[in-house]
Amino acid sequence: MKNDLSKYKKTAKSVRKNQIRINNERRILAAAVKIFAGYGYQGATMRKIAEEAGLPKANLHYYFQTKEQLYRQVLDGIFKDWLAAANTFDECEEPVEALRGYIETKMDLSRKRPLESRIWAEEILRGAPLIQDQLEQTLAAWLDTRVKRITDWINKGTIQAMNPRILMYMIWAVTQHFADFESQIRALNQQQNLSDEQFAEAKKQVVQTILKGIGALD
Amino acid sequence: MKNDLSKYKKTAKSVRKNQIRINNERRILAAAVKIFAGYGYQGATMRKIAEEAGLPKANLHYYFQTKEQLYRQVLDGIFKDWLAAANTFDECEEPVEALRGYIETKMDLSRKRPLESRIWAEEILRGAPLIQDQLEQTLAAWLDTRVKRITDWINKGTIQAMNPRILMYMIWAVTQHFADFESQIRALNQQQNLSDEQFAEAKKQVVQTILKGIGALD
DNA sequence: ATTAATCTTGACCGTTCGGTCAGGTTTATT
DNA sequence: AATAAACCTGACCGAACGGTCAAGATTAAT
Repeated sequence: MKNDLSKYKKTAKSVRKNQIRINNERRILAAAVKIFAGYGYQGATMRKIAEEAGLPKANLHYYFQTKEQLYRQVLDGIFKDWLAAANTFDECEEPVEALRGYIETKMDLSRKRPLESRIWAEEILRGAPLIQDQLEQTLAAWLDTRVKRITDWINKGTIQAMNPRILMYMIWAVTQHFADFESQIRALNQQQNLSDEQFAEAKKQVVQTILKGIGALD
Repeated sequence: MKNDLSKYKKTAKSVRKNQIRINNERRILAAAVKIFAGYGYQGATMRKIAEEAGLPKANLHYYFQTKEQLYRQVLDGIFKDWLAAANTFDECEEPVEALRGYIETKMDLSRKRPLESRIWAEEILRGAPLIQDQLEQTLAAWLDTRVKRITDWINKGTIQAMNPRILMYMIWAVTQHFADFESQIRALNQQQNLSDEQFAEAKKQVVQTILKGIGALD
């Protein structure tokens, strides 16, 4: 019952009290993202995460009972970003606008939060043992919605006939590659991470290639 | 000195003797591929690999001194396949032919040997701690050669202007995605792996989108 | 037939892992 | 001021890890 949060709802003061908990949980989660991304789930240790967070190991177990529970919370946060990236896609009427916005958003996410992308990738790589349900339900439903929109465009003749799912897989693959395979790209770029200019060029070329590839441009 | 192979060169009979060694090393390497792909480097244990190979754990250490050494040999095998996949690329004169051949070969590799692709992906994900040198030297040189060929096509006007490196990154990303993210694709495909027909469709669409996307078709 | 090299393996070792817990400290409530 | 709730942490635990080793079994060389 140590971590039962219901007790905090009793008084107004308890809201402020919560700050200790909220603050520490944030520190631990931030450290966990770094360590899980750098070492993988198995390679990450509670000791390393504790060091990164600047807290004793036992303190981590006070806020997160187990390593797996901590990892699950990290994954949950990533999953929300994943889904939220589709906002532009949903808000735009035309395929060029919608797809360009989505691809660019996903590219920006890979640039700004590569660690989260790598954690996601590793989880999928291992067979998605902890998030299979979310994939089969939430993500599958999410994808269905977007597939229907693309199908509409195809039926209207705005873009050429194709399998919308495969298009989405291609977009995910390419955009996340710049985060997940960053170390490979760096090794092939004179041991330098892509500069802002190089990344902007990549973003542009990715958008151009995919949009043109599905007959939405030219 | 246990694993010094030089002694086998003395006689003709020793060649046959080698069969025990060759056979066992193959069994262990095959088991290692399965376990490393399924659990990652850290998650894989010598005990699991031994079970998969049907040998006592101590026997593994007789043929491969350490877990890391076994892992390195697995990676070496994958790296060779990686490079060999470019044969069609090199043998074809025209960009459509060359790129289609390369993309299809990489897609087939993802289909037939997804485990190897996942091991590679995890190694890159972790920052390529063991193969950084190979990436910076062998793979960088390999890429330079292909970049030059693509640049020639661009200069001749056969395909539109672009950054050839980013094109290669896109090809790698998309083709390997079908192996690395297999569990995600399965979850989005009614919990079924892509059928041969579905995969053939994906292969076709990937080729079509990329070739058209760079202005090599239509 | 004898010897030497190679192969095999159960038992064992030190280390590190995730996780626990008792008891102290700080913060909030009355 | 007193009490209770929440927070903190060094020390500890059993399990599992990679790796070792001595001693026996098998195979090859003479």
